[in-house]
Amino acid sequence: MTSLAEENYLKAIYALNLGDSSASTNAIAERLETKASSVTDMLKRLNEKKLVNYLKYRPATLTEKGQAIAIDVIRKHRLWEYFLVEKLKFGWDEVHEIAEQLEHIQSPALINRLDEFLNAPKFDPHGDPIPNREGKITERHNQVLANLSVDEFAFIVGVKEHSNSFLQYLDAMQLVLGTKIKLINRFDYDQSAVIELVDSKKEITISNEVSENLYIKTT
Amino acid sequence: MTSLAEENYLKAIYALNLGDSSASTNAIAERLETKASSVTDMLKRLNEKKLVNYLKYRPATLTEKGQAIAIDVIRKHRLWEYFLVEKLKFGWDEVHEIAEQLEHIQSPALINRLDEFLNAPKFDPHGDPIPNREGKITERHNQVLANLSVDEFAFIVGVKEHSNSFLQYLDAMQLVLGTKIKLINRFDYDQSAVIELVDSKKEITISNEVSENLYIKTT
DNA sequence: TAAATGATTTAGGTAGACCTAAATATAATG
DNA sequence: CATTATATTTAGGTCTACCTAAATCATTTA
Ligand SMILES: [Mn+2]
Ligand SMILES: [Mn+2]
Ligand SMILES: [Mn+2]
Ligand SMILES: [Mn+2]
Repeated sequence: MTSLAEENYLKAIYALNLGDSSASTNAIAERLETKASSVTDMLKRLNEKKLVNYLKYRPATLTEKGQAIAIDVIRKHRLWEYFLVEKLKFGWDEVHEIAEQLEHIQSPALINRLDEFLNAPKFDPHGDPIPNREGKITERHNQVLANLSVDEFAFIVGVKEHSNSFLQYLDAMQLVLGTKIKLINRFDYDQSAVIELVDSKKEITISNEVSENLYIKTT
Repeated sequence: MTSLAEENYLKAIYALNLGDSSASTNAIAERLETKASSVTDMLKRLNEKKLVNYLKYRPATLTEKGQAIAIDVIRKHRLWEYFLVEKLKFGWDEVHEIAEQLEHIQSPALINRLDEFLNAPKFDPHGDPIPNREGKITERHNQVLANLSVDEFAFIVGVKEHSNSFLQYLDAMQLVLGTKIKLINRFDYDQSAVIELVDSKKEITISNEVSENLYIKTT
């Protein structure tokens, strides 16, 4: 019913709107690494299929149907990522590309059984919430480590950046999901921060960029 | 590198040649439920890519490269089927369509890890051999139940027919893989046979068509 | 071996999903 | 408000993978 390409467009529009950006032709093109003219093409077709609301020169939005499909694809993506990490022992930096393919497999039965097999996980390996069977997502608007005050404790619960290099950096620093940390100090100069890994009692220094890209939950 | 459509053509040619039929344009078209003219089109392109050997008006054969891809796709298909049945608890009559999609996911790492996760199974849920990492298949040329003699014992090890209706019939009759049977009698009239399910000591009567489509291994 | 039949290819299209270059609309700026 | 600059669309292609109808080849069959 909906092609792989169409699903990727719906996902892109969904993601842009979530991030409070408007799904302009150019923004979509950049996300999908394609050209603006191709996007215009596709928006017309998706509008025809009543999956997006599109008027010339205006940013696109998803219809109910379009959004339901986008969320379903995201559900599949995140469930597969969870499977790859938990069952097949992939690293969290290795699963996104594979999930980009698996998310387009069409079989509701497959996804429901996979969900059961995995015990209906709530979060994917990057801390992103997995939509449930009915398409409900509880989008956490977590704080970011940059907002934590000195001497406060927190758990690392997710990443804002998803690049492999960031994930690999976090692995190297032992800043994995679930880690309990305490903010020891933050330097005025460049906002770099000294944090303690509570369990291992190790202290490490991280840049502001890192602090901005780690989601935390205060204790 | 190779598209979903290309992979399906390679698989079709491989299967035809295995079954000692020649991969003629029409035979391929029938298997793939497409038109002969479309097949000609594709054969030209696959020939260009050196995946098949093709000369006008002649049946196609696979090159080494083409065969390697075909076998890899079959490996993926059968591993996924095994996963679906063993881990996700699908019935053997429910997995083929889903595996038709999953077999095209491109990621050698994924398949190797899946294989490990499943403990490198040798046979899929229908008794078909799973090619190993190096692309080696030990094609069993099993006997079929129709060749069993009266009073002989055997195990059911595979199905020749893969249709859902046949698989569902076998489920209903409790003729699942691994079942030990004894041939009690075969009627001259229509070759229908009376067999005993050794473990449950039940006797059932099956048609010649069924006998021709069940692979067995004599004890 | 000529005609008929069936298999295969060619010719000419379509739809999806891209692309570049050119035209046009919108937004920003002096 | 007129002029740039930027965003977006249109025009015109390409490539893949299909299709129908017509032409051609190959194999039977008379
Ligand atoms: Mn991902
Ligand atoms: Mn993720
Ligand atoms: Mn199958
Ligand atoms: Mn099978």
